[in-house]
Amino acid sequence: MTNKHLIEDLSQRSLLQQASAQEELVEHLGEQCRTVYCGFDPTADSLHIGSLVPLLALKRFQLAGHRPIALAGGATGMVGDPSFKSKERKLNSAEVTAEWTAKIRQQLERFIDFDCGENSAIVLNNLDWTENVGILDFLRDIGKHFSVNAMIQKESVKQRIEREGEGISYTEFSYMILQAYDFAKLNQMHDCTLQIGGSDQWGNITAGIDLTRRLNQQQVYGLTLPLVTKADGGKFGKTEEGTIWLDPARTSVYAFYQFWINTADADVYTFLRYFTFLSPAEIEAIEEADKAARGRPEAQGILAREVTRLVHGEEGLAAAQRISDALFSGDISSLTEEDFGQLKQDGMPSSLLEGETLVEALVQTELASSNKMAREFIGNGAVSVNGEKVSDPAVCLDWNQAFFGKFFLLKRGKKLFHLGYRE
RNA sequence: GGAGGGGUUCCCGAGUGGUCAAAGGGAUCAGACUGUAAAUCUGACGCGUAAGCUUCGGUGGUUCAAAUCCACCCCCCUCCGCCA
Repeated sequence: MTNKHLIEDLSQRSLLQQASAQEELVEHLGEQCRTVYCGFDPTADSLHIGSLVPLLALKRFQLAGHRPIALAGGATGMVGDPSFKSKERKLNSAEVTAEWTAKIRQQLERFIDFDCGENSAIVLNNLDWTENVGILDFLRDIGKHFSVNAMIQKESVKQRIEREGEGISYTEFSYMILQAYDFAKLNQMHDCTLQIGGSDQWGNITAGIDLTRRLNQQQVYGLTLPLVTKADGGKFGKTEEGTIWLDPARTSVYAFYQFWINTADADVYTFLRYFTFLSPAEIEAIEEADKAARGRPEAQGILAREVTRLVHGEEGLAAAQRISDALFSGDISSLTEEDFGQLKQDGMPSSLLEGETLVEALVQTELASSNKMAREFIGNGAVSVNGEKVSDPAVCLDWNQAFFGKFFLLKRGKKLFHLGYRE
């Protein structure tokens, strides 16, 4: 029932960064339904697209017949993972962490199947088995198994230990132990035998493997996925507007869809492998076809559709496409009054206009950062109102010209739109 | 504790009394080209329609005039000593 080619598939997708005892692991996974876990710490009230790789990996394991456990880090989130972080981070209050954990948990639940027989998913919160552990028990029963000598050798904390002027608190240094304890505990309670995570988690994962062996006399495994990077060296998952979140309240479905549409050619096939369930063969076919066409590639559109559907569902995708089509086809005049209302609903950036002039409107909608910039954009021919290019910086907005008397579609540059309206 | 180096506009980094809103590079943004690409070229890149205003770690001071000089303070780095 389990798919023996899972690891091979991951490898073809370049999703295998590190694995412990890989051959043994392949055999282990091939034998029967195994339980695999991945943790997500509540560092915000939403996951962002960086978490998508491990999250989808859990799903890949489920599709291959294994049982996924998505772990919300209600406990680990209280402490803060120092792995490869250059600075000590400030702690959030227990209330905030609890609130965020609940939200993360809800998001996790949408990605995996809870009703598919023996490999139905489980979502857990590690606070459940850590909050009542006494400090003395913890030090004696768990701490005893850790060698500080080994802990400080881990690459993930090395720079914090060696770097002058920084340093690491005992709190963050203990993170590894806490995460290791999760693994051992999940092994005990749910027969979990594999932990996956981003490659920055390798140190924590191996710590868990060691602890489980010592505590439970069980051999368990670890596997890491690559951290997503862009070919041009830029940070993945950020735009000038900030992080791309999974929560549509933080990143609209439209902005989400556009993020993927704008993927560079140099990255798009890699991202198809990372972020979709299209088979490597299909992706290769897309790449071949794009190459042969020598025009606009299909890949970005496919990527955007697949990922948007995964994260925001069929409806979210439809909304994102509706907005994108209206804006980029240039055929705005065909939109009805309801359509405009819908654009707002669907996450089209919009705001109530109060000023008189176009310059004021641009600043108010944040399409321009200052009057000066607004004037420059207008002068450059970078601004259009309701599809008409405007080049006179002095123009006022005439509401008689507005769509349905209340909507102005403002555009700055080639792909930045904003809906200005009045009540 | 001693000796030295340094903190400049988003980042790197020049600038040591006026010609400095501050070289150069990167990032970013706009225009052309295009595929809502890439590369390239052009332009912008503190705020202000402008006169002008506010910036060069902080606070005071010298001066007609300071990022540039002086005093004190804060922070970072390197080396030596101390702890051993």
